[in-house]
Amino acid sequence: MKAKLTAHDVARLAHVSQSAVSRAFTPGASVAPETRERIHAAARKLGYRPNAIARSLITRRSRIIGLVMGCLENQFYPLVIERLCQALQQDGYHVLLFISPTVDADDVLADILQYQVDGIVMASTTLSSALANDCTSAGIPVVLFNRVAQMGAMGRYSTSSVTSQNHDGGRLVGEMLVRTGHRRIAWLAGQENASTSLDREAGLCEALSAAGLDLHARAVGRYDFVEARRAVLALFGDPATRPDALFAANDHMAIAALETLRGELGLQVPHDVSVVGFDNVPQAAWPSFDLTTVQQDVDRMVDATRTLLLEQIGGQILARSVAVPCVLVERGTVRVRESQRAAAPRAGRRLPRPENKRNKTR
Amino acid sequence: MKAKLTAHDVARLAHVSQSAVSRAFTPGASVAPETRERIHAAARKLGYRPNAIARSLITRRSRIIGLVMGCLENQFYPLVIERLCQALQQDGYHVLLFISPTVDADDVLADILQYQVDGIVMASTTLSSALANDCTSAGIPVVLFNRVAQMGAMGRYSTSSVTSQNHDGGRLVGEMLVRTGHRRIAWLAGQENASTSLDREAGLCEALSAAGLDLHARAVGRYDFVEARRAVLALFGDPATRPDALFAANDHMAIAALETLRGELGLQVPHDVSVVGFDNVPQAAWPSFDLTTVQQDVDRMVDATRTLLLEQIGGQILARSVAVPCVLVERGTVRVRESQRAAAPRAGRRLPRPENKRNKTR
DNA sequence: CTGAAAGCGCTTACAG
DNA sequence: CTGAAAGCGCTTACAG
Repeated sequence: MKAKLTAHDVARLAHVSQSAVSRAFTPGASVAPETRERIHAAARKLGYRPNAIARSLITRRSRIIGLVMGCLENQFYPLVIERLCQALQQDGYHVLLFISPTVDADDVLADILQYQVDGIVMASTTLSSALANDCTSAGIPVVLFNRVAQMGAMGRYSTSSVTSQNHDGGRLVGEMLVRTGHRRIAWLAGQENASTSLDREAGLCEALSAAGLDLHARAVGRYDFVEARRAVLALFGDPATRPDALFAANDHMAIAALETLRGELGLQVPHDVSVVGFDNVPQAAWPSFDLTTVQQDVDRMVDATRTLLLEQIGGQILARSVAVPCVLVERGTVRVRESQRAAAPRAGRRLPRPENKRNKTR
Repeated sequence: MKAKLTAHDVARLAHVSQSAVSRAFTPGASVAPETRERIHAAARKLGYRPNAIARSLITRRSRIIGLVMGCLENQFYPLVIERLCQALQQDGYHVLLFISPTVDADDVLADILQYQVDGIVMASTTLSSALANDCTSAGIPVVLFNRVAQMGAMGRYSTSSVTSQNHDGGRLVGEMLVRTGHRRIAWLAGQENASTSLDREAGLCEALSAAGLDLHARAVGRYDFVEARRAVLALFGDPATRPDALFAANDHMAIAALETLRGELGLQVPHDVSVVGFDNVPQAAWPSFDLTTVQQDVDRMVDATRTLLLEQIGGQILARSVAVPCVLVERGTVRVRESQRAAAPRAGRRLPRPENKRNKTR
């Protein structure tokens, strides 16, 4: 349990000043190559490593990014953590991880701020406009990951965000479901106030409108497995009004839906009902699910986050929102409904004909 | 972008010295209650929060724990991160997360050490005995989570660890498989040198021996989904030697096995073959898998880790290994093989009779 | 290229 | 209970 080594110890051994030791460990500092080498040799011999805490104090850069996360049950987030950590590690940053039990992460944030983080990324959580302003005025960039700032009391306040083009993603799914002959399309929402859920739903509805359709049904699963199950049971309780397609706001809920439809309601997917998710988590590709979904490009999202963070660290904080394109991944949970096309139209239902295409009913 | 607030700013406003401000934010420090209140009021007014970095420098306690993780694809680890983070947050610690691309985390560790972490937990990764010694001599407790120290050149070196009672878990499964009439039991190993895999296998073999059985077959999946699939294809390639039960070293591989057996080999689980995993990840309970498995008690493991860490921070580093009990969770992937019991014994295979019970053949 | 010195924002004996 | 002062381990102008 030897006393902590400092630059002075190394200086003594290498017969230089403590300043020289510091320079030897500062890239780009002015030191003679041979001096640097001698110092490194001495450091190696002693097992010395510069104290990042002391360095942070004086440089006012901790090279730490605070990452605030909600629950990790949804497989999408472990993926995000992994990629984001690795990307930031490569830039010489490190990640201080906070798990926020609630969606509102204000209390947790106060904690982070004490650690003089250089930036904050919030995934699946939001912060109050008050705290967001505190960060901005403290010069700490905040980027919301997979979520867009909520409306505050003073309108949509300015926090950077990185998302997919959720509206497009929703529309893509809507168009595909219409094209494959679905007519009773249900939406399984995430959190009611989450921009991801809202935007995807809006995209879906736009596609339906374009085809002269309305949303057939709607339920809320709050991005939770158990809630999603409950919502599905409600949605499919009455055989008479049963949807022919279910679009869930994320894969986590889509998988819950698959389990419920097959395991509890005895329905066949996609024979009786098509199911689509959003995210493309690893499980979506498993044979048991083989889930048609929209892929969020995690790598590009992480990259955008990195860029946003780095360009604002030490610079001016300008809120920017980046929306990354997403693509439809067609797998086995959607079936072309030929029968629907051939079937006689029921009363009150109009088949989509070319002349109806732009006949928005809502 | 106002200049950083310091204790001096608060001191000025509250008409006290900077030392007093420091004391007002130090629990247990000697300050008059009304002084403390005045200082807090001033701090609140200015939006001041003590700088944790500066505090760390002088107290030599960062209240940061380094958490080193391998890949997060296995659902068990997100669970661990979540629980561990929350537990440590409650103790006033924070988690600096490192994702180690390789199983050997030496390079990553050097980084952590610069941040003066108060302790390190390594999950699904190990460190060299050299680095372990560095940590010990630097007074930084290290605990291996879900892994036990490997043999080093100098024998089993001393690093604390928290695991389940893996040997017992393996034995429990072995006994259950024997009891339910399985005779051709295959083992799907994780990483060959991982103590988890080794211990679980040893427990399994002990139970088999006690019943006069040998391991029927064995393959290595390296705790990886794709590798596990490959291993299962090899194990079940020849119908003549097909196992009647497969015990995978973790759920992640057990699920890969289920997918492969059903999706690619057209086998019915548990009709044709029983499958058992280890961990009890959330997916194991999903109807699609309904996997019989051994539950690792994450809460108790996290708690033991916390305790180990806290008792050694600032104290003497005494390597301790904690093994938490685990329980068998019986679900739907194991079937009682009545037919086997009634069947005529094949040449070379001896039925387990009472008189053979202790007849260990290996 | 190198060293002496100031200082980052705190905590903590030490006096009073 | 309170303040002045030293110091945690570094970085970085400033001279030389």
